Amino acid sequence: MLPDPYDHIPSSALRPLSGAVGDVVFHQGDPTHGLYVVQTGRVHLERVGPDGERFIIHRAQAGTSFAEASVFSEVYHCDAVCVEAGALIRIDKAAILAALVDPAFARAYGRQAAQQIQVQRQMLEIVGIRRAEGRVMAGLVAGLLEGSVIEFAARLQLSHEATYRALRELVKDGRVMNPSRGIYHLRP
Amino acid sequence: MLPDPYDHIPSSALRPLSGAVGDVVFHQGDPTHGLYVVQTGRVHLERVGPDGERFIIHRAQAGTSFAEASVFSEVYHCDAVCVEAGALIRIDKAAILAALVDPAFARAYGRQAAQQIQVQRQMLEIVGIRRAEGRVMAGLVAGLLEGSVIEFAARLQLSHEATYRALRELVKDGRVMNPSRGIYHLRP
DNA sequence: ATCGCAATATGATTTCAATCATATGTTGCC
DNA sequence: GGCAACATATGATTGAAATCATATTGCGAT
Repeated sequence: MLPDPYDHIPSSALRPLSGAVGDVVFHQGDPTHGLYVVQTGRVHLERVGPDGERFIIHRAQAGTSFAEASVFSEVYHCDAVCVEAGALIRIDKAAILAALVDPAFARAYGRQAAQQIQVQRQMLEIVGIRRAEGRVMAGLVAGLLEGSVIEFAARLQLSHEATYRALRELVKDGRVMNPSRGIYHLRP
Repeated sequence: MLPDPYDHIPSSALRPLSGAVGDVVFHQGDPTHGLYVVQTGRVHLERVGPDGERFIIHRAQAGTSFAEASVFSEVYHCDAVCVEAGALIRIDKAAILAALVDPAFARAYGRQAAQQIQVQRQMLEIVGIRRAEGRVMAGLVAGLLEGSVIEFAARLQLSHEATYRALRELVKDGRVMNPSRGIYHLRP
């Protein structure tokens, strides 16, 4: 039901919520209740700039959590806005802090966090590669091409056209196999 | 001495190491000993592609840790190569797992990890902004301009020239103040 | 004081990805 | 079977950032 470390939190600490488009889950400065898990829909975390512009800090998708750091702070430091209607579950921050006393939970939490940090570092390195060809190759090596090329392109922060072209170049250079339309994988 | 959650690990679990340029701290597939803290110098984490190309997964700088996820796995999944000579400290993975039993350590670890995840998510959003002007503005809002504009540009994955030009545009539009040469800050 | 070096700054040119356009293949559905 | 919707492709054009070039400023060392 809940993703990895949170599946052992007692259900008494969980509060299901539903969000319509535009609903504000919390405001910057609000006292923290805890973190949230997106079950369906999408939520944007935003900061407001000096001229009132909204800067997106994070896009939380179904199956992921957000505002984890709020467990360790007194107030939320950004706004959370529902951009696609869906269902959320709020997890009480006290329950997380209590669960961290359990070594099994602490270990699960640590493992999940360390792995997420590693994946994010790698993503930062990959999107930092300027040339589409190098970025696509790095993405392939990282195993980011699961599902459609369009999803792959979005992960790489590239247009799907540029991604298709880079894939073709890599195939032409013999660095990537294209056994059938839409199927690409590394030479083994 | 050691950064945030690791400063309470008993020194018996610490092993100081020195690395020269080109030294391999560990190889992909090696059994894990634990994570590392960079005290001085720089270390690259790399994966080897099918044609032997090296893909950088992460650049670890002085004052930061790397290979945290190795605490929870049996083998390293990438190479660690010293690219600037310096001193490292290896922290025994058993010591981390043992320390997680201590609720105070688990909480410190969780706080640090949650905050790092949040910062990295924000960085991914910022470098995903295509227009230099928007990226620079988002970087300013995020408080990334500490130190030189050159460092700021590197954080944003922009050339320093593009960063200077974007800053000038923002100043021209009145969105950024430039009280003196090299000093930029948001309008309050 | 002045020499050298790095940061700041900006102009000119080039490069490359985004965008726009268009076509074909694929899949699911009635 | 045929249609709609979408993924896969690729060509043409545009736009914006990288790169190259060149000053200028500021600072520390001598």
